[in-house]
Amino acid sequence: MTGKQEDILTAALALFANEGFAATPTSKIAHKAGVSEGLIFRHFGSKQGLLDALMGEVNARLEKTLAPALEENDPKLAIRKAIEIPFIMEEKEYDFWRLHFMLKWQKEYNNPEKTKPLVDKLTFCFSILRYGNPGREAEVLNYIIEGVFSEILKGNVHRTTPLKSFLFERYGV
Amino acid sequence: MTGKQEDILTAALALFANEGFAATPTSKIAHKAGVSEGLIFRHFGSKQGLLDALMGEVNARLEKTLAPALEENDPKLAIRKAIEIPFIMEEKEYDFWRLHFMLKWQKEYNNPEKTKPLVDKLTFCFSILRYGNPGREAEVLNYIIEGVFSEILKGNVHRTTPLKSFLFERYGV
DNA sequence: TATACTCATAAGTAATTACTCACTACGGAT
DNA sequence: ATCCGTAGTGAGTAATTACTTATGAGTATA
Repeated sequence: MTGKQEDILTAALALFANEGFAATPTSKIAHKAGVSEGLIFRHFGSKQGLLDALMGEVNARLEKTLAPALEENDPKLAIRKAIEIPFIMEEKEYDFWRLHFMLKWQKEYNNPEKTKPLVDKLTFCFSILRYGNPGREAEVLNYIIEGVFSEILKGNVHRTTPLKSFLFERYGV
Repeated sequence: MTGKQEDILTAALALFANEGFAATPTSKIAHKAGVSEGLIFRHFGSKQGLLDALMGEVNARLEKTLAPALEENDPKLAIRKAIEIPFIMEEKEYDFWRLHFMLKWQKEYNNPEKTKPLVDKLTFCFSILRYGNPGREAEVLNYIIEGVFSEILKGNVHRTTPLKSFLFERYGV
């Protein structure tokens, strides 16, 4: 991975995540990255190839982000770590997540399997904690987590919102 | 509003909601609507003007959809009607809502004021019902409602999911 | 009948698009 | 020194894009 390859990826991520994939011309990416337009195609083959490279990184980060909750054995702590997810992402990662959520509305990228491990884990936690309907409970908590995530990314709520403590108390974790 | 104007709006809605605004050429809209491309510009001025016309309709539907919950005086019933929102939309409206949610990721269309009346109403309901933190409670329920809404639109869960009853019980409404 | 106005089209046009290609620069292995 | 593969450029190119314009068809009004 050369320096210019990184520059292209960085520029493309910022533009795709904020203007949209189709709305971003490769010429603009090249200009922002400070490279010739041809270099994009030498390294990534096509505009689509560039997006694919970015999505690979997005998926890797998603897995890494879910890992702490998935690997925690204590059910209460696992739920706590799941709730924490939207609050611990760093601002420099925002564009990755924006791309992730934007693309979920494009059917070729909408893949519920990606977050299924988390829902399964939460289901398991809730069942241990004797919740009446662990599956639904997990589904609902997942909606909450994704909602908080989205609103932070859209800039509508701040990362430091007291919402986290509220959710901890609400679930007794 | 002539028949062909309607045809253009219908075709544009279907394409914008499923392929995206920037990814949809006006030529494709015209072909799908069975009209000449020029007619789009005669009636709507520009491609952007066509989107604006659709968004006007989207916002009108949003208001109409929230109305039952906002106008209900009994707090428990109001919460119930809020929860019902994602489950009562008709399938022929899906594209309107897909467009609504997709465009929320484009900053020029992201307007949290749109759903604020619902959050305010829910806050009021929860405070009457003596919830400890009505504001947070309302915010969280709003995330759940939007989450369910989105997943139904993406086709990941079916409108007839038993989730509705679960939420009714969960909130005792 | 003549005028005028709206609806509609087909054939443009200038700009932009994703992508290609011929070429240079350069570092390392032979 | 020569060869070779990779990084990089800049000037293309064919297709597509949003939008325009000249023109006509239909209808209503004077």
